[in-house]
Amino acid sequence: MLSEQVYAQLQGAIMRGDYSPGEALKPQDLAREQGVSLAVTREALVRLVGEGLADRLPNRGFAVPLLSDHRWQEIAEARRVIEPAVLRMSIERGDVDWEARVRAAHHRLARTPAYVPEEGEHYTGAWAEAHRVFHRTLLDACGNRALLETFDRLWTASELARRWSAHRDPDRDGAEEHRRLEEAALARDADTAAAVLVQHLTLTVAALTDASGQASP
Amino acid sequence: MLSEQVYAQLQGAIMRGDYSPGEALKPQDLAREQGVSLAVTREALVRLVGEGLADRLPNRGFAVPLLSDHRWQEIAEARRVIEPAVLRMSIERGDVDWEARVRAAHHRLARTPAYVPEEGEHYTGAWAEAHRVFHRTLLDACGNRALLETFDRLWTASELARRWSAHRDPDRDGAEEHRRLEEAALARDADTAAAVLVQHLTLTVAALTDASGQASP
DNA sequence: GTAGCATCAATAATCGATTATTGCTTCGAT
DNA sequence: ATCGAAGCAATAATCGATTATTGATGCTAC
Repeated sequence: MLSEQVYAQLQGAIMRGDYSPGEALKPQDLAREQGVSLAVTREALVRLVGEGLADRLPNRGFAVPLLSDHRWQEIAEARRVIEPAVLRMSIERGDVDWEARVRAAHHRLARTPAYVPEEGEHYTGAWAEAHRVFHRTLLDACGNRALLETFDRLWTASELARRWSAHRDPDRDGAEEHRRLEEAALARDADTAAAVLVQHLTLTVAALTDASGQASP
Repeated sequence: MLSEQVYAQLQGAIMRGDYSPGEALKPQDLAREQGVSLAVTREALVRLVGEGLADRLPNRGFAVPLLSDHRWQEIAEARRVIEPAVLRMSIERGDVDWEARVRAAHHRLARTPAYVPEEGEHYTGAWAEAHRVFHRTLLDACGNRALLETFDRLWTASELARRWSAHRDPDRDGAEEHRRLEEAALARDADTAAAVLVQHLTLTVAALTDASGQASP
């Protein structure tokens, strides 16, 4: 399906920061660039709006969302509310296969360089993906599709907001927090794991919104 | 915008149960019925898929979702995980205006008949809406759009699943639980409110999935 | 009688063109 | 010079028609 390809391409471009926040996404231009018809780009854009990756201004077309600092903090708070609870369920229910996948995901994350000189000031695409997979894997033994879909949605919004947050903090990748998270999860220590996760989320949002922008290990 | 109207119409029809689960949603038929072009119905259907109110079968078109009993229980579990936490925040942060809106929403819910003979075996549209507004109002003082959007999404999925659940239980409308919920919320008793909410959600899913189908006050 | 292939009708996906709306620009009046 | 209204260019929204896929039907070969 053509619209699927266009959707994937656009999603990647927006998440990668190829467009600035607020920038118009003109169906005609996109159609010409990708060599497809208006209907196809239109469908992709409508889907993007549904996922929160584009805004729709009635009769004024589509645009990359403008994320306020406030919105970013709301998303972070939502994650602090939901993810620890899901993590507890996951730790409760996970089997050996899950443990193995957590180890694998953490290993990949720890060994993937977060920043490389030539890719600008942001972390690499490979690290972003490894980061997502690690957090997703931690939760996915909860076995509840509705909760995991909620996680996916919040993660996407979170990454988009983070991409454009005022204060980028290249020194912070939370490696130590990830290590403690893996450790607590595999030890089935739900209290510690939940606490570390809350701290991780709190520090991340703090590093990206505070004027001080404190670095962390 | 035309697609908006078509979307609203379709959403209503699906939630109302005008189509059976699994039934195909043919763009051509819908376009003819509503007197619009294919592009318009197509856009509405794509949006519906995004909201989980329609399934998309690649190259086989759109259809009303088939909800398994398992899926329904997952959604209910997700609500039990998320909503009590949001309710606590709402109780913590709500002001007098919120208290007034909770009272108003509960009053409307309590005074709206849940069932009328002529509207078939299901509760009325007016009651369903009053029910949604009451639960939504309880939570909305949390002030977090991301969390409220999550609630909206889960509520929609929940109502759709409930509509087609195997065991409908016309005697159960949870009036007493709603009363206790209102009482605890206004008394700012977060622990009690959260406990009542969990019980309310648990009883609802139990009444609709158990073969026994026990009625409750 | 059955298995497998070819044909066909239904419809999903896509396209190019048309209509309607918006914000900007320009022109005129005060 | 500035404010306001009319015209204009850009583009969003919509449409009708075309192409591609699918699942079903019926035919043929064994």
